[in-house]
Amino acid sequence: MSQTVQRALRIIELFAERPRSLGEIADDLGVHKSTASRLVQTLEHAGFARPVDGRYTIGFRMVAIAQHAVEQLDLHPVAHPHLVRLGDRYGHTVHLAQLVDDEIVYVTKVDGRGALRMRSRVGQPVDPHTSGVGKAILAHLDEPARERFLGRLTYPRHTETSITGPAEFRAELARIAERGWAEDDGEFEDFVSCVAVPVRDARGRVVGAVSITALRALAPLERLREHLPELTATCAAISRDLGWTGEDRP
Amino acid sequence: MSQTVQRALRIIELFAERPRSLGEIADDLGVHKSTASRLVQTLEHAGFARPVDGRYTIGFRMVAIAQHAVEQLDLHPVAHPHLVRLGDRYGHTVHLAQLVDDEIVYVTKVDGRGALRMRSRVGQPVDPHTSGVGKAILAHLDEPARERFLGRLTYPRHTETSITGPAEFRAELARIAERGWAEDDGEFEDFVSCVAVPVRDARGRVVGAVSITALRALAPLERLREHLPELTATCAAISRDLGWTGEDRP
DNA sequence: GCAGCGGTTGCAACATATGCAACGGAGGGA
DNA sequence: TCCCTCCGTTGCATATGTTGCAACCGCTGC
Repeated sequence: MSQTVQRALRIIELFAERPRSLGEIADDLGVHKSTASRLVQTLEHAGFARPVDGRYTIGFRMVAIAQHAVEQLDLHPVAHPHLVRLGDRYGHTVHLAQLVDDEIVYVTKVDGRGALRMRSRVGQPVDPHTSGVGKAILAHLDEPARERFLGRLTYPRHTETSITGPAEFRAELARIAERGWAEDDGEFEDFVSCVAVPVRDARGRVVGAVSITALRALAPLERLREHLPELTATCAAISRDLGWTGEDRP
Repeated sequence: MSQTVQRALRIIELFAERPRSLGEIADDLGVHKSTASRLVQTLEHAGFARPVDGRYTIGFRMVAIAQHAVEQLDLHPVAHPHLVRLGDRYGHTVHLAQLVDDEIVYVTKVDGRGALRMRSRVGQPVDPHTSGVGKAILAHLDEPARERFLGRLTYPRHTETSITGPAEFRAELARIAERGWAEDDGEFEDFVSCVAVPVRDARGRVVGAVSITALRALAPLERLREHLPELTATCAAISRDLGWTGEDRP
């Protein structure tokens, strides 16, 4: 592994938080200012960094590439128009999460009409035990894959209603698997709740999930549940576009 | 400038196009397979690369960071809710472009309801002479900054209606400056047109522009023009949120 | 005027990235 | 079954490329 590249990537990580001066960067890396300077120059040259009022921050080349990468994900192009329509219909925030290897990642986010925005972010890994999409996916996953996930979970508590242990979580997953949809009742953020439904690929395997999220004050869980038929229809339409005929053939 | 880092960033550029095998990467860089391997390992370790069916591609850490970077841009958080409402209203695609240094960059994109998506991409630099947002910004920019842009333009022709020379472009900008809004009549892509209006900051300086884009077949320019009052109101609202009182104080 | 911050550059020293060759594993054909 | 190719990884000697140093420029504020 390349030390130089590690340092350069570390600089990008620093930029993610906020713009940085060379001095800060050098301090953080534990290298000389000149070394930091040369690394930043390289990043800047490639469009991965740019100067902004006396500091440096992330360049747009990196943003454009990342955007491109998201659009390459198999679920994204198929699901996107469906999600826009869904978000449009109720004005709530719509998320699409995709199962990628041993991770669940937000792939699309259609913001709701309200002034507030959810803290989620495309590219961000999902915490399975406190998110609707995470639960919807895990509940409908095949046994071994689910166990791999469960083995890695640590159940950090975010709010009053957070699930905090494996037994409780397994019970919840069983419930979800039975009824076909998941919900999040303020388990990650006190003031938001959501409902989520899984998406299947041509082989009937769960590959992702779509959720409708809203402020509890604006639309409590009972209200969100009313959108379940629509949400389920949307997921069915996506699955159909992916080639699913309705039968599992694993 | 660091050769090693340059190579690593080059690898990321390769990933942007499509997933790559180690062999391809090594060939492209002109280095030994083992060297490429170690670079990719470093990228993977930091979440900037990930394996996908026998190849490598961009990792999600990079996507999440890029997303974060966009949200740091000053215009984004202020403008976003307005844009969602605007997109919601007509179901057309809405773009926000921001002036950053000597570049105009797409900062937000709210996709329309149709199945087709525009080729634009957040983080992508705008071609000023063939885009509504580019023209709207340039037309309302102060003299020296505008001249800096004009000096760099090469006027590549994209379609029949593309503007192809400085004289023609200056005339168009003058027209736009007078009436306060710009349009793109299939000048970048044959089948899409748009209208655009500039956004001003607290000092009355142009800092960006918002456009409504649609397929010509779906909504020809005459129809889009009908949305100008709404678009202008949206831009005024954003400018107000940025602290603009209505008077220029340069 | 000077001190403190921002960043850059030339140079010598050596840490580190490099290419090589050998290896293990996964397919595909004969 | 064997052989072949393509995938990627690893240990090692080499020398290339990176590093820290110190000097430097330019700006701001005292």
